[in-house]
Amino acid sequence: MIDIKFLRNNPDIVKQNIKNKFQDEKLPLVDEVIELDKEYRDSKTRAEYLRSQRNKISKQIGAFMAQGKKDEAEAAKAEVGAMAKELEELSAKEVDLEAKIRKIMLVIPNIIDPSVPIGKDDSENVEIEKFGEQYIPPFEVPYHVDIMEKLNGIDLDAARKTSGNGFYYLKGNIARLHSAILSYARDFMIDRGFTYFIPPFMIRSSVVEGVMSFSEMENMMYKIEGEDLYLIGTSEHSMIGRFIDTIIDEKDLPQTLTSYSPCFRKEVGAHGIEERGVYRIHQFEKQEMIVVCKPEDSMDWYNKLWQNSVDFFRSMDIPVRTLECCSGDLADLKVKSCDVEAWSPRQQKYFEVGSCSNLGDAQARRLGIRIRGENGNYLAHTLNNTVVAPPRMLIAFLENNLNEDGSIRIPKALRPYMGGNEVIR
RNA sequence: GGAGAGUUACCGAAGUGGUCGUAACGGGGCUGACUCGAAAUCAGUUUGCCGGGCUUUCUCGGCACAAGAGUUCGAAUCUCUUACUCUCCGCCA
Repeated sequence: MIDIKFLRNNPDIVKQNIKNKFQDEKLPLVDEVIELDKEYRDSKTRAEYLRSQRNKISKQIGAFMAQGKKDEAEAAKAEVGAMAKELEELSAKEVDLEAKIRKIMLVIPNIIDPSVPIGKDDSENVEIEKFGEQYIPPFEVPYHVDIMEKLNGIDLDAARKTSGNGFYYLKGNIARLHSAILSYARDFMIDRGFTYFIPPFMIRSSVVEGVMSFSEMENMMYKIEGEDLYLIGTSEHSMIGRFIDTIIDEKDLPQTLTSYSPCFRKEVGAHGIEERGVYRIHQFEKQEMIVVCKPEDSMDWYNKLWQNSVDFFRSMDIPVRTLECCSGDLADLKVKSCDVEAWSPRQQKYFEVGSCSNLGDAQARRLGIRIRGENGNYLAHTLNNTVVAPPRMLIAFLENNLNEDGSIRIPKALRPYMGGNEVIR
């Protein structure tokens, strides 16, 4: 959500930005919202004038009543009554226009960073940098479910029976590995100065509406029947939700938080859950990072955040690359974003394991997240990034650490969380 | 889940239809005085959002007393809905 004052003063920049994102159908909205904004401010000015008159006269009525001047009081009441109808109409108009303006402002995309490559969709995303050799073992790498089954580590049949497609039972060492990775990720981020959080796993509709668009909500969120609660799709929802309508002291910034949560997603829409395995599922767990900082610091934090993910994967010998989202693939709220992708020796390509985003002040404007500064209050910048999200991440882990006999090497960093074992078989 | 009490500024808290919203009173913070310095004391100051004018700190107005709706010329105050907090009871890892 961008500042309407900015849009008012720079309609051409906003339009060019829409073109850069290949959303030309939204171009007319810019002039439309300028028109509505003008109308809104005009009727607001008039309504506020009427209110100030009413307040003044009402005070006089009080004074008349106190002095027992009944006739004067009645005359003043009639005066207010005369403007009541116009004020009522203007108030309704104000509310209506405000809602219309907000609705449009919510779909006008955030101004992207000049460094963002221009492109139509995800096929035009740009590789930034590779980290680690693209490892190809001298034997065939089985499908990840087969690797897990051979280690007696997964039961998808039972999960389909109890819960349906898109769920899993992890067992034995694979389940332990799953927990070990999350525990390691937690400590990894704590060591880098982040504060560990376990947030609510359900949030109210008012928070859901704040943190995502209606279509995202329809496609992602599970609703609890008979309650005003939704299962979170990522801990970012509850972590950013806690800052709604708050003012943070400048001295308390930056807020660098790392949160654990299970994530629940309907995965309705383009992809759906067709694939066998644990790549796209209704339930997974994730260690996340959230940063709330001053505007001038957000690009530095953006670079630190994706670097954290890269370092984390490299510490487990998994080759990764960073892939920058092009303008057309960038969500409307984001200024800049990149995916961290892990190397799959089986498919001999990279696949997404995390996503790092700088939302600028757009999320903060939408949610009222402000900073108390020496010269007044201003909007914060917000960022988020994945540390790790198993079980999808296990695909990369197992494929890259597989031995020919089907056993799995445990990288040094993870051994303390795996009972000291160097290998699982 | 049942019964009762509550939600006002940075904190505590007064206000129960008008001259009571920067909002009594107490505390905290900040500024200044006293002091070699500190403490104590004294004085001043301390909400946020929106719109207009002026555009460097300026100024006028509107809105906000948990959130939303209603009654009224006028609502912190009366009515309804929702959320949360506390006390007691019940249930529970």
